[in-house]
Amino acid sequence: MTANTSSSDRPGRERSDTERLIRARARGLLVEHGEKALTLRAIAAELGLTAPALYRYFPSRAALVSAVCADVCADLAHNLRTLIDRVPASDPKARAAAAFRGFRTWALRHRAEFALVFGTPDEGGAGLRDQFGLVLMEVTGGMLASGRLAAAAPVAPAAAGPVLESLRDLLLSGLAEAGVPVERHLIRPDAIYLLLRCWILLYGAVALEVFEKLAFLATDPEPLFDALLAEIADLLDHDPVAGTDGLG
Amino acid sequence: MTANTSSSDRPGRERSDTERLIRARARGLLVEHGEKALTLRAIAAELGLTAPALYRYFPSRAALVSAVCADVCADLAHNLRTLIDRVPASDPKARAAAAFRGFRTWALRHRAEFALVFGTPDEGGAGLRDQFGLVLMEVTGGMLASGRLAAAAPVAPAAAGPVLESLRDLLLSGLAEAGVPVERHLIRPDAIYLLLRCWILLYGAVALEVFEKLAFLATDPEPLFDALLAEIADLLDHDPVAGTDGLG
DNA sequence: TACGCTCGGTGAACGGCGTTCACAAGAGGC
DNA sequence: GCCTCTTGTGAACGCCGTTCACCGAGCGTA
Repeated sequence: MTANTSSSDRPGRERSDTERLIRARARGLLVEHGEKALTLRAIAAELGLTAPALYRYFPSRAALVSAVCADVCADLAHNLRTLIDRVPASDPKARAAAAFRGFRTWALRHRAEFALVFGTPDEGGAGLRDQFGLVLMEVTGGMLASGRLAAAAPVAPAAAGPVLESLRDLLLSGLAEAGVPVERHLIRPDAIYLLLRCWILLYGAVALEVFEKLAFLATDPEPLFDALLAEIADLLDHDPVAGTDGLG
Repeated sequence: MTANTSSSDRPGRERSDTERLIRARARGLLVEHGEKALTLRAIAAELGLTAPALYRYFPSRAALVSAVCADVCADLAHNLRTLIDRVPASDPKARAAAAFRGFRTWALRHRAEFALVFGTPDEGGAGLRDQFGLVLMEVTGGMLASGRLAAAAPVAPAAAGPVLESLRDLLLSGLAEAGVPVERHLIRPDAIYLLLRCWILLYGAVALEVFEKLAFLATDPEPLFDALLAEIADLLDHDPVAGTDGLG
């Protein structure tokens, strides 16, 4: 076929490069001037192009935004992973705390990106490997695998069994993809539930803060966040429970 | 001074009526066709008007949307309050459970409204009495006052003191406004922390579900929510602690 | 009664948005 | 040298929020 990349042998070079460039410039615009500045004309101008040219790479603005979301998400996951790796694997509790605190810090420093990724239903049709799932899997999965996080769920969640099984399968396949195969039984549903619950609490606190829904408190919510973190750390402090009550 | 309402004696009649009508129709549009259908022209057409007429009532679209948010919020609070009042005041644990479950049900049935109110920073400048604060105060405050919720915080949050003090003052003044004066010492910081924490967890779970960020689980997240609720109920089940460790 | 003021509403217009479309270069393959 | 496919363009469409000049109706007052 034509210039480069495209069909058969060479798996896409210059084309995917400009596509990446588009996403990068779009993200820069998002960071610098907020979501409303994320217009096709502005993005195109950033690259010396005109708006219709972008349609050669993305079928719609929503798809482009969705791709940017994926980039942001990957970046966040990478960010958290390096934060975790900076803490010795022998201290999984400290690792979890680093991840959780890092999540808040990142969110407060990247409000526009956070709002775009975590504050709206995705319209671009990225589908399964979506945002929270990605971050959760990459970070939590790595944590579970490397640290073998000792965790006792405060409540044995018998009813939530299928959800946890599903999440375990996702984590296992994700870890396998990343070249870190883990024995199935090493990831206990209790631990999965505990971490998922921690992430939900964390997300709630951070989202409320970023969306300024805690402004009515009229005080710095950081101490509140610290208290939550301390509580989580306390939960993660327990020794692993031997029994596998109800979930295999 | 023209037709009706306006300045001195009669405190606004027909004018505020049409303003209310605008908000109501706007909300209907939001519910039926989503946020992107919330355009000035569409809202005006709904009332047999043209777009510029709306500027006689709201200085901008953002202000109108903000007003709609306030309406939604008030409606949610009222909704939850009736749910609570349906449960006997002698069982505050069941009341809390009803409120929490009702919040999720409402959010899933009013996704567009939820996303608008809880998924974006408010741009209309409503300011202090904003969304989460309103709902939290109206429902939690009423619960604390009527049920005298017995609660033991799992961690005594010494560091979060000022936040809780601030929230307590807000609750007290809110209750006083509502004609339910409560003795200050009846609302213990422990209980406030516990309830705030429950709301944060709840918000996290519901927001993630509404924003479809749990879709990667590929299973119904309701059991997970139930597990969280059971855990919360367990926390609320403890008897009140006598000590007032570190917080007034 | 007639003036004048203000309020609530209009139509036209502006710039900007996402999106579509016909069309023009340019790069290989034959 | 063509033929084709890719990548980009400019013009246009319809819709958006917003502004502006204008206009009739209703009222207080002279």
